Amino acid sequence: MTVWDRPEPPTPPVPLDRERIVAAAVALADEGGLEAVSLRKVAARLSAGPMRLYGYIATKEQLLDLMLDEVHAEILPEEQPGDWRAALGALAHRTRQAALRHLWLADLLGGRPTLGPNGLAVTEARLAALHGLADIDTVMRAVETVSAYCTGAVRREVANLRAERATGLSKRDWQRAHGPHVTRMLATGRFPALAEAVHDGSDVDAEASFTTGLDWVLDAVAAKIAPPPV
Amino acid sequence: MTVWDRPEPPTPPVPLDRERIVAAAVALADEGGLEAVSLRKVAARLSAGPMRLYGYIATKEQLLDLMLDEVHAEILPEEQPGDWRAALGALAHRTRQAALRHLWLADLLGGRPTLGPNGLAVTEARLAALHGLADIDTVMRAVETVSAYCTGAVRREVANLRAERATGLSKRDWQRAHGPHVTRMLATGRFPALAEAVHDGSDVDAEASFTTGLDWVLDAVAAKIAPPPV
DNA sequence: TCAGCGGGAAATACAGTGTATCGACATGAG
DNA sequence: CTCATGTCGATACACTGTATTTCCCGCTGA
Repeated sequence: MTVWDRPEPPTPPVPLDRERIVAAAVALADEGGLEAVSLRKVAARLSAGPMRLYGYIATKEQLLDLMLDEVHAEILPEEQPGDWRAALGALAHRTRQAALRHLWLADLLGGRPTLGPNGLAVTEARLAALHGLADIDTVMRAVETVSAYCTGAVRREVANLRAERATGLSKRDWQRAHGPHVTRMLATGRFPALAEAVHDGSDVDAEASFTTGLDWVLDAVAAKIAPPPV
Repeated sequence: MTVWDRPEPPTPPVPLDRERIVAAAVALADEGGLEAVSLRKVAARLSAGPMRLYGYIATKEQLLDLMLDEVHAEILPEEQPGDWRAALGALAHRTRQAALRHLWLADLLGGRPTLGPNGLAVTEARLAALHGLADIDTVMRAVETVSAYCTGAVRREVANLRAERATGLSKRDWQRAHGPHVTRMLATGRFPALAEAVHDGSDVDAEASFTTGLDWVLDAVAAKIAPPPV
């Protein structure tokens, strides 16, 4: 048998590690959303068989955990401002920006405890921002409140953004797209306040809305950690 | 052929409507979480074939929309208190309670626009609570902020609750279950504030925590709709 | 140098999913 | 009685997460 007849030896399997797996999964999710992440596709992107992944993760849930922790690395600012308010605000804004880069983050935010190294680091940063400004319990309550707002606001924004994109139209046209239904509902007169809001409310952009609400919540925190001198 | 040989005529299909379908889906989700909801199982519970459902819904997503709207009916109080603060607080608390009755609600909250009749009614109630107390845009911002907090807080609470249940243990034992990991992480010294919080923080029950944060957010709203006389 | 073997990767298998398509049957019209 | 219609169930398909089996490559011992 000549060399030409001899088949190429099978390519040895590419080495794998958690990092590469998570990167592939994140890329997939960035392109097609969380539902585009399947173990088969992740493995395929790494030129591996599906079952190979089970050497690194025990279940798909764990892969999601790793993905969530991965993007938490993007949330941590390189250096933390000394001002607690700026620090908490920056963390919230960076969370929002991370979610706009990785829309699927909105699906995971708040959905599972963030116990990975980056998740813990973000929590640490939040707590550290307020450290010493009030007793521990107040600080914890404050961090939880700001985080909860952040989670909820980001989720709503992404949900609306997806709804707009699903109709493939601009924001103005959106209410016309869902108009047949919403308009009819509003016309029933059962939702007067809502009708007024839709009719008379000015549409502020999402970032401004997020910032406004965030400021309010931070105001509330400020009032608690430094009660006004009576 | 005798009567005895003749088979019973096939039972005519039970009549179906959206209401029954949604009820079956909700029951399934209550028992086994959202992942237990499959079109086949929903249909089976109604003694129908899976494809039968497609006469009433176009896609599984729509079924989830209907389920979400269904539980929003439980959130609406029978009568709304006149006090805006009590009204918004009641809506938030009822949302939380609904989520504790239907844990899967936490998975859907904030994840999609709530355009069904009950969802709109809840939004209407929120807006109505503040109607006239400030300009429309401020009212909208306030409602969005409170809702965002509510969504985030409920999601976090349910996520923690599930994590506890997954280990099958009480809250105290939980940190011992995840201890091997978390404890090791805290021991690295990279998370001093977090370590202090875990060590010195008193564990308040979830409802109190929710209420505290909610009160802070409502305080913030109060400050905006009735600015302190200068 | 060869036999056996151990381990890791791949292939196969399985139960289940959402949904498209097809076939049959019951019912109403002519 | 016959035929059309439209609704429902069965079937089909591509895909999922994961368990199990198979296979092959490189190593070790003789």
